[in-house]
Amino acid sequence: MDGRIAGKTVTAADVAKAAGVSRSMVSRAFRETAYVAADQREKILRTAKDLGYSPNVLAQALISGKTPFVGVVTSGLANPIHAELYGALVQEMQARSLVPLSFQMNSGDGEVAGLRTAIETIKRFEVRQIVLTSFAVSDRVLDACLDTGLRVHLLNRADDAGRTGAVCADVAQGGVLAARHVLEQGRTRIAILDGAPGAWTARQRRAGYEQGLSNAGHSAVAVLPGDYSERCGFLAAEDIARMQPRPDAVLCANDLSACGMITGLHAQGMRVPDDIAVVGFDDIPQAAWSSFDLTTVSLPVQPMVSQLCERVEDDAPPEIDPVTLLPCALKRRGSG
Amino acid sequence: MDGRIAGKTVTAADVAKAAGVSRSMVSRAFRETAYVAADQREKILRTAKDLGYSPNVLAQALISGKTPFVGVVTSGLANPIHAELYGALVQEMQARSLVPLSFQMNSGDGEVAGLRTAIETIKRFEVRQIVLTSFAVSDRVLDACLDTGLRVHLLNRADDAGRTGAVCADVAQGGVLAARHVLEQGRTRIAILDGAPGAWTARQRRAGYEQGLSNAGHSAVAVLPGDYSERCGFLAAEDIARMQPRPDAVLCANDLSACGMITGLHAQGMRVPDDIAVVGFDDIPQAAWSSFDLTTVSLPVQPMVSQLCERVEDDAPPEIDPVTLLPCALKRRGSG
DNA sequence: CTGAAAGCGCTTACAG
DNA sequence: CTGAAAGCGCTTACAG
Repeated sequence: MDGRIAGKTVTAADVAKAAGVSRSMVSRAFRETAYVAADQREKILRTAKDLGYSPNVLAQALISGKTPFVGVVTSGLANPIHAELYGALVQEMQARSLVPLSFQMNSGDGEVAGLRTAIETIKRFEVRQIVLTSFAVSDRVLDACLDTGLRVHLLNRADDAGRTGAVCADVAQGGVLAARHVLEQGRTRIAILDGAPGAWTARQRRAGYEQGLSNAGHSAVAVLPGDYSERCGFLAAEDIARMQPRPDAVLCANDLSACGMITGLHAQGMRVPDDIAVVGFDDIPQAAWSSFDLTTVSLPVQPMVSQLCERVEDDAPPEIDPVTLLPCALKRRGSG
Repeated sequence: MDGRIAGKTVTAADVAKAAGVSRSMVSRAFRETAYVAADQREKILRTAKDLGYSPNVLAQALISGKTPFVGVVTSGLANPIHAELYGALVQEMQARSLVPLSFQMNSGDGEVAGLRTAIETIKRFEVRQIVLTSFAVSDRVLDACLDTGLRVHLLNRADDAGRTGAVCADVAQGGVLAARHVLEQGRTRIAILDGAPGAWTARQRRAGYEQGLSNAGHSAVAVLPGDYSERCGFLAAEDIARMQPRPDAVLCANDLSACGMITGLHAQGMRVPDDIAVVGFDDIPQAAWSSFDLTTVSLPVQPMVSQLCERVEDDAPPEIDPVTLLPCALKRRGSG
């Protein structure tokens, strides 16, 4: 029952002997499609179970040339949305018998060195596909992954140069939703707090906000620079408070900065949502905290990860993977 | 340079041919300890590099019986401290050429089923060690891991029955620090907000708080039930506000519940820290947010993960792994 | 110090 | 439908 016979791992040969068949038969019994007499298969599978046998994946991969491994490189798990996406991805892979080889690429000093060893490792494991998630994985990392010649998938971001496939939340569409929402509340002086410079998601979100505004003949009274951090939101609130006339709504690039914005606005003596509406993006757990009660745009996390795994599992992938955009939804809470 | 020759992977045989030596020599050149003439090794390594060769880990593992794989099972990455610990662990392993096989065990419906497939997978990869992290991984999961007969390490929690080794933050000591801190501020009516029922960390933290109080001849005016969530802290604040006389300090089981506590206290019209001090535990990123500015106890994350990896790498492990406790530190901020 | 040979555990044409 | 045989890419005694 425990996969061992006298201290050593039980192999297909052990099962074969016990079941009175050849090793080939054991191998076939485990492949659904292989021709094996039904009763034989049953007997083999049963004795395999009794002996606690399961095929050695390493040997399997070596001989068949197929690996279950998928490289997953992420960064900044400290950002709740990254953690959520990553966790959902790992869980989905697990359910599909895909095996994630995880790499944390926290940008900064060690990034390049870490990247080298990561790619080295990936190569040595015969990995054939890599998924990059989180906007914080730098373009340098993307370039390096593309250079490997492996199939690279992007999750929740796309490549501006269109060099590789991606499955993303349609954040531009989500931005339109948010903008329309504050407009419907009768807000008229709407500011935007931008996300991390250079990030695809940041550009798209901002574009969505602006589109939503212009659809109704409006435009932003200001676009404040930001970087997706709580801190930048807190600081930007001072700018908001100084503006004349004051904005009556702020569309923030993400929830983290929206949380900071709310705190900062309170510090400036402004009331949310009475004086000003605040909308975030991502729907992280903190958005639901009573201190923020943040209206936000949620990402289709589950659809994204299953769509991505779908691609990874596809045996006949297209020459070049497309960029798929999945719809976001508005999550109304108390902040606006 | 790209690890492929005419579309296929380059093997040791290719390098051997190119360098004019036998395959054995190529293999030896990559093992530091093996006898190889210095100039030979250099030549081999150089041509390997030119050809983009690196040993196939799968084959290596198969023949040598050593796997670089370490099972890592975690749960609830939505809890920032879990995400941090997990990220640090993965990063540390990466640096040490250990390969984490990650499993997300979100408790609930699928836990048992997920557990089965996880263990099945682990077995099939010839994994020999498992590290369990996060208090939220249930005892049922621990039992199942122990049943495999593999070496199981606990990170940031211990087993009450002492069945397996662990490396943890000394949260009891951290609790003492926190209690002493509020006492030094002259606080006298100190309440405790408890953590998740049954969790080792929760028990230890509470014990530390109580110890710290009793060291100075004090004791808690109340121990409120909690579950480590932001919500429970928010709710507990109502109880605090109703108490007569009101407590002037609350020692919370973790930062999440401390954040909720602060929000709840404000909602009750109490001022922090003027009316009441609030102390958390974990030092998650949110603790530093200006809305909370939470005084807390930080975990020795880096020492913990490197100590753990040390154990994993140890070729001559003790019969039974010890429980190592690493010291926590008080992080003073504005909440008390 | 170096090469030929055996073997890790498995899959997959190849003949029956 | 089934077995014998070759081979995936590597390491490691075993003889030189």
